[in-house]
Amino acid sequence: MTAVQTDRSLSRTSARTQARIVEAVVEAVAQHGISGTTLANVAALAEVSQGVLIFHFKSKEGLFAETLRRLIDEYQQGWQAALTEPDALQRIVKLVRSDFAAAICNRKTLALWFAFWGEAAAQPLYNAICAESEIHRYEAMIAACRAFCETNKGETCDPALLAHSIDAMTDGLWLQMHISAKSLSRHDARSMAMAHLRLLLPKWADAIPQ
Amino acid sequence: MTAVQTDRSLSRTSARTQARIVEAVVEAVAQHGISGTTLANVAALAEVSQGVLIFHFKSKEGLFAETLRRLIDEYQQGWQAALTEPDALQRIVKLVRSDFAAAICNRKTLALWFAFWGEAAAQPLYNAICAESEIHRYEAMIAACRAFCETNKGETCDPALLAHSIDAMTDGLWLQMHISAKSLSRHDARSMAMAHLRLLLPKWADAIPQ
DNA sequence: TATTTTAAACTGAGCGCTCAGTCAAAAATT
DNA sequence: AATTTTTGACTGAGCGCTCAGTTTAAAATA
Repeated sequence: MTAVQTDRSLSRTSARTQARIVEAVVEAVAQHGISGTTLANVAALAEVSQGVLIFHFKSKEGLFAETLRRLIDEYQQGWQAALTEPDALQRIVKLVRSDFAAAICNRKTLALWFAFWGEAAAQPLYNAICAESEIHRYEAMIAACRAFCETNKGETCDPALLAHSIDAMTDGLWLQMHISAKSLSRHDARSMAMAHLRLLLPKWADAIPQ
Repeated sequence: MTAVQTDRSLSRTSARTQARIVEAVVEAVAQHGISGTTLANVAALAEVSQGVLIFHFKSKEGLFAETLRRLIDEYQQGWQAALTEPDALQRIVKLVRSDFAAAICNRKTLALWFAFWGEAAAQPLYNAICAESEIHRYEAMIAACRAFCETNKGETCDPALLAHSIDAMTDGLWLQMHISAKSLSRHDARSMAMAHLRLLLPKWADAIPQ
């Protein structure tokens, strides 16, 4: 039996099959929603038998949890790349822009995020996984904001308020991209996020890209 | 057979039962999520038999659709009260504040919104119902913004951008209230929405309440 | 007003079906 | 040869929904 967790002894074929299955879950959720996603349609999309899903992930819940973990991992890899930026303001800019990267900010991925958020209120497991990732991301943002505020002592600058406002705007743009009839493109959304940053930090507006 | 639609000839007992059933759906979704909500647990919460659910709403999907329609109706009644305000800026303020009213902005109701949004990507019916309500609301907001921009011709003022930015911030605050570990209260969220408005309209900051 | 008639509202057992998960055997990999 | 991986038929639980029948309430009649 192969463990679901990051297991170093995972063979190459097994890893590939698991990746294919998780990809099938993403597709299934995009097509049918979480409540319409069954082992049968995931197996069909992955072109494997139902048995193999349970063999690799133990249960349907385990399969969903692993899918959520990989979704979060991919998201984290995106924003953590921004942390190498030495300048605090540019680090904030990069953190925000990472939320609108093509790999993160597309129809299928957003559908997955909102599917899990929709269930998270009732499913403590999903809630816990989401909450942990959210904390990490928020701490990175507030650290950047704190560093930024320190670089201009003259100004009144509340890092927590700044971070909250930035994150709220990003989340709101995600929601609009997800549900909006007037389909908001990720480029437009990113522009609005940047415009919001310029409003928050008018003195540094010139240093914030379009 | 009693029709589901707003039927003037709906008897008092029937109306009361239907309301009780819809209330049970809200509770069931909050407790188990959409995918965990069954006719059996809704019937148990409403203290009626399963048969009566189908009698009144035809199908499980019909029951969910009616619940969504009532959710939207209640939301609309909230924000449409703001339209009586003659002053454009104060109308914008009231529209925003209506999103943070206790009846709209509470754990159970937010959970319901996000449950439907999570499924909407895959369920054309929910998507259509949500989209229609969203259009109405957006048009009210952009009309208010347009009226506001006209009252101060000297300034550069883009009503569409203004409306989008305001709605995005509200949506983002809703999302944070729903998923956030650091539970954001609706009063704090409302304060942030007002702060965002003051940023957008610095010249009129004094006219925007805390 | 008291009684009968009719329709609406509701019940709960149960049907057909799909679901998540099992298992013995086969195939592929090491 | 031993182990891992995959198959696919299978199971029992639980699902949405039906329906024959009962109760309640409203309308019609006397």
